[in-house]
Amino acid sequence: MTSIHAESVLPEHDENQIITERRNKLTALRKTGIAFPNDFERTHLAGNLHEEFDQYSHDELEALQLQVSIAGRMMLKRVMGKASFATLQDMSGRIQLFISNAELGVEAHSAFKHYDLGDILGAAGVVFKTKTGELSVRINHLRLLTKSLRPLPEKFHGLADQEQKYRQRYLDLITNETARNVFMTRTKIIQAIREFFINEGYLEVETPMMHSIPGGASAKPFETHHNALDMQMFLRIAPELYLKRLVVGGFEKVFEINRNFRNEGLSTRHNPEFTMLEFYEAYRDYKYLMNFTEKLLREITLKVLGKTKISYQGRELDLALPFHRLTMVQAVQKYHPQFSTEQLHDRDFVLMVLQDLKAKFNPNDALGGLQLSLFEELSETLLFEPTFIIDYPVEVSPLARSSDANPAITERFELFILGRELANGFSELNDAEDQAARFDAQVAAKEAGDEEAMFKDNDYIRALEYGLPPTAGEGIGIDRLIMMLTDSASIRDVILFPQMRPES
RNA sequence: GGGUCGGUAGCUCAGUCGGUAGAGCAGUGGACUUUUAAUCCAUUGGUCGCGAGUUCGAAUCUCGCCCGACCCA
Repeated sequence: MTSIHAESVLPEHDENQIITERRNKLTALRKTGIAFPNDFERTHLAGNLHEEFDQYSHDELEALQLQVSIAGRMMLKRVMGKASFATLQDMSGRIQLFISNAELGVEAHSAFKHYDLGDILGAAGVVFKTKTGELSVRINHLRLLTKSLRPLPEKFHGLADQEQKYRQRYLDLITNETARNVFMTRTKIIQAIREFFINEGYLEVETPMMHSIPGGASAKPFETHHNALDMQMFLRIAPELYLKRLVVGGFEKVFEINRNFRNEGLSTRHNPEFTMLEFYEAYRDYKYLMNFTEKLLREITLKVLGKTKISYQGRELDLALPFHRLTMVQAVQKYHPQFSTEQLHDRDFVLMVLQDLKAKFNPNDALGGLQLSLFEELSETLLFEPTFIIDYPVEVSPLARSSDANPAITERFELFILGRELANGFSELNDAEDQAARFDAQVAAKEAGDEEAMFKDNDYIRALEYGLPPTAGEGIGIDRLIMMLTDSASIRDVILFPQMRPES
């Protein structure tokens, strides 16, 4: 399986009568002139026209006699002999065209009757209102700009087949307004995040996507190869170590919004490439980050949705309310009050409970690791309201600063919303010697069989040796945030082209 | 990896007990000058996901495979 997958088995073999018919129309077009003209100039978008003129009366519009030109894909067509209606769709919405022998002429109107749904048209005419009050354009010039050879999905139901929606997203976007809205909201969310950080005085940066040593997270990387250098490379699993190098370099507040790649399975919450926001700020700690994260999520939600109350899969949530903060042990007790604090700090007891639950865990873990397994088993998916979980054990947090009060735990939190991890932040470990020792422990774990354990990155250690100021850093999963704000059940509904098996 | 459900015309979907393929939309021809998923008349269009098997006969039953959705690990 080293050959590149042959993507295009399609055309020619699935020709049908409709496509043949349309090809014949295109052939005729080629004979009469330029079949794909590109000199049409539009003056208005459909949305502009509605915004400006929906409130005008029929008579006011007749007095204006406003000539406009519009372009878009023909989505609906109603021919009634000497006059026709059509609906054009552009990026901003839809506008109705009125086409008649009287205004456009018999010849052009006859040609229009042979245009197909899906064709791209350029049209010009006068804005008016029909007797039922719909804003329309009475067309006096009409051109076919691009012939569409393939029939669109059914005009009323749209595209229903999930697989086809993902594989042929353009069809989903043409026919489903909800899909268009989700992706327009996605763009707005990312823009709002960018503005937020810029307003906070952060510098947006880009760090490598191709790493010679994958780092910054516990995950299996994708491997690739650089020919000229003849070296193995990895698609990044996180930008973390590069962003902290920048803090060493004096960029004290940096953020990056970009793709990470993790060589894992696919699910409604996992895509192998996903978008991550990471940000670092010097002279801050993880407590500051928790407050900052609340502010960030609140402002973004308000800006994009115009409110802080959201509804997700039938459940309500108000991001204006303070987020909960629980230690891992408290989070277990929240849903299982039968366990005492003493019991949950007894390694043998926790081990026994995990065994009884048949949970996934590593029996060699110290207390902290076992508590984490118990939390994941019993509470994680129940944390619907925003909840910061703190007191992560040091052995699963190799890049986080240890707590001064208890060296077994770190100054780290994860934020859970809708029963899912949304963010992960901590006071950064800036003790180069401690970091080197933590890397060595990771390498030992890798040698013992942990495929997700980290590599030792000596250049990163060297950077820390020059001095990383006390810094706090965090990563937020952007796709999951977008799922939350667009009420999407699957990550595939918020990624334009989600990873799919090749079509056979 | 396991379980459940699904794949039938370009699209949305029916298809009973195994009896030889249906509707709407789209297309084509016709009627129609303010329609709104326009309407009316006529009409074209099928590798029933793929491959075996059972059977006189398979969209339908059995087995295997492919693709997808959801749940679980």
